[in-house]
Amino acid sequence: MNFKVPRGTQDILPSETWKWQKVEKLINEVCEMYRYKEIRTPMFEQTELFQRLVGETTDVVQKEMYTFTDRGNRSMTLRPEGTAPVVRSYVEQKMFGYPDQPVKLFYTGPMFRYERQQAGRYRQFVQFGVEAIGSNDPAIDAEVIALALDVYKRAGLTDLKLVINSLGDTECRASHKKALIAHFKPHIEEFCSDCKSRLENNPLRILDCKVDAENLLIASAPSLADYLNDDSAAYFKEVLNYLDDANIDYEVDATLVRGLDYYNHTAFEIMSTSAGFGAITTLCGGGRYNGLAEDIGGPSAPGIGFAMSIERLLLALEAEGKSFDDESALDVYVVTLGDEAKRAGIKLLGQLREAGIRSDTDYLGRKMKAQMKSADRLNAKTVIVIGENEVAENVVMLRNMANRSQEKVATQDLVQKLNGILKV
RNA sequence: GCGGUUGUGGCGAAGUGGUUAACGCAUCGGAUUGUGGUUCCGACAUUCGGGGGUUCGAUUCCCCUCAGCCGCCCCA
Repeated sequence: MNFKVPRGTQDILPSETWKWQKVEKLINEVCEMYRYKEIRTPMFEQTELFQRLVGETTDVVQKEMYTFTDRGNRSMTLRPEGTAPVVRSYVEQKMFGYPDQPVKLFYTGPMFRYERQQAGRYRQFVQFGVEAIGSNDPAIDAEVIALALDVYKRAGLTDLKLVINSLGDTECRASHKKALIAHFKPHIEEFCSDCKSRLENNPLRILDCKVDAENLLIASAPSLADYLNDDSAAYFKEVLNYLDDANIDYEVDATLVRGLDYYNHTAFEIMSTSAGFGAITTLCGGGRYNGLAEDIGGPSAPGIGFAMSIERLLLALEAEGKSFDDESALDVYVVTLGDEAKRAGIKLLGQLREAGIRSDTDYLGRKMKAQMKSADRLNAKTVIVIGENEVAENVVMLRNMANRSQEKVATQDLVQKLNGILKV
């Protein structure tokens, strides 16, 4: 019986993990610069949390959740997204009482959605996201967007597009929804089955339907923009002004509708415009979710955030033909000849590591030539050769792999000598 | 959930109804004794995702199944 990784999951191997570490480091640095602090919430939550906050009619809840019953007969779900758990924690831990407001949080970790795999889509994937809760200032919308773009830019991406829209508040969404239903209802037979069921519970998403994208009724549908009340329109304008001030390019797209129910006002996506990226180009999605905390019994705290997939960030880098510098290298490879030398070599290896020198040796009992080959392949900067002669004289042969020169060094001087060479 | 496509050694990849399944890379060993990246020589799949069927005979034909990849819906 052969075991394989579960469908839609992947092993991230050493040849790739170093890139992940780079991204994670970058994320930590950028968040520190914007004063967002890391929060770590459980990987699963009560199923109801997602049903209530993400929304019963969303694809995520209807067909993508990994839900299971635990031994206490409770329904639990592997988190499909990060905002609901963070808001749950915000309310449960009473963060609204923290002296520093708004509360600015970020997270990085695996999310789970039961989907068929394809390019850039996984059942387990890693999201980095931020949430700023407790402020209704359009400037913080712009800050959150700037942070996301900052991460991409520092990672080296250039082929990016920011798409933004306003979904308005509850009032305008309700009147717009009414108008949409009135608009589509007489002709709903022309639409796909998904859209038929969307008509009553979430007509907004008909606008986003790819199947019916060519239908003229979509183009002529009442635009959300026309239903924004004065407050919402003014808020959106302010957000755009702040983006302008920050020299951030954007494209207002009145059809941009996020897939989760909790969004209102600002909604945005960052997409890759790089050719050959595959069908899925959204790198990052986010928006404002005023009222979400209130929905689960907290105070009425406004919030905004985004989530981006690390997998897609790395895919985008690849699509743009860019990559990080791999700085991993071995300082010393210890080559030994014979049993006595091996014992001395292992002992020396311990001393080198204690001194903070990255070092390794052969554990396959191979011949010298093969050991040298390993050293070469591992990109070792230097090689230390220990044979009978060296053991007898209490010295080692220190070889510089770059210029192929070598010299005898007394064992007790080795660390100091190496430190001198390796600093260069 | 639906559609397309693929499945041969560690990786890439050819191949045919018939006794020994190309080749390339990688790996390992060797080319006189303790020294790398080049070169040369040698080794390395009782086996062609799994199961069943047709056949004297199947990796090649048929059926089922599993898995990967890609696309649709939707998203990160």
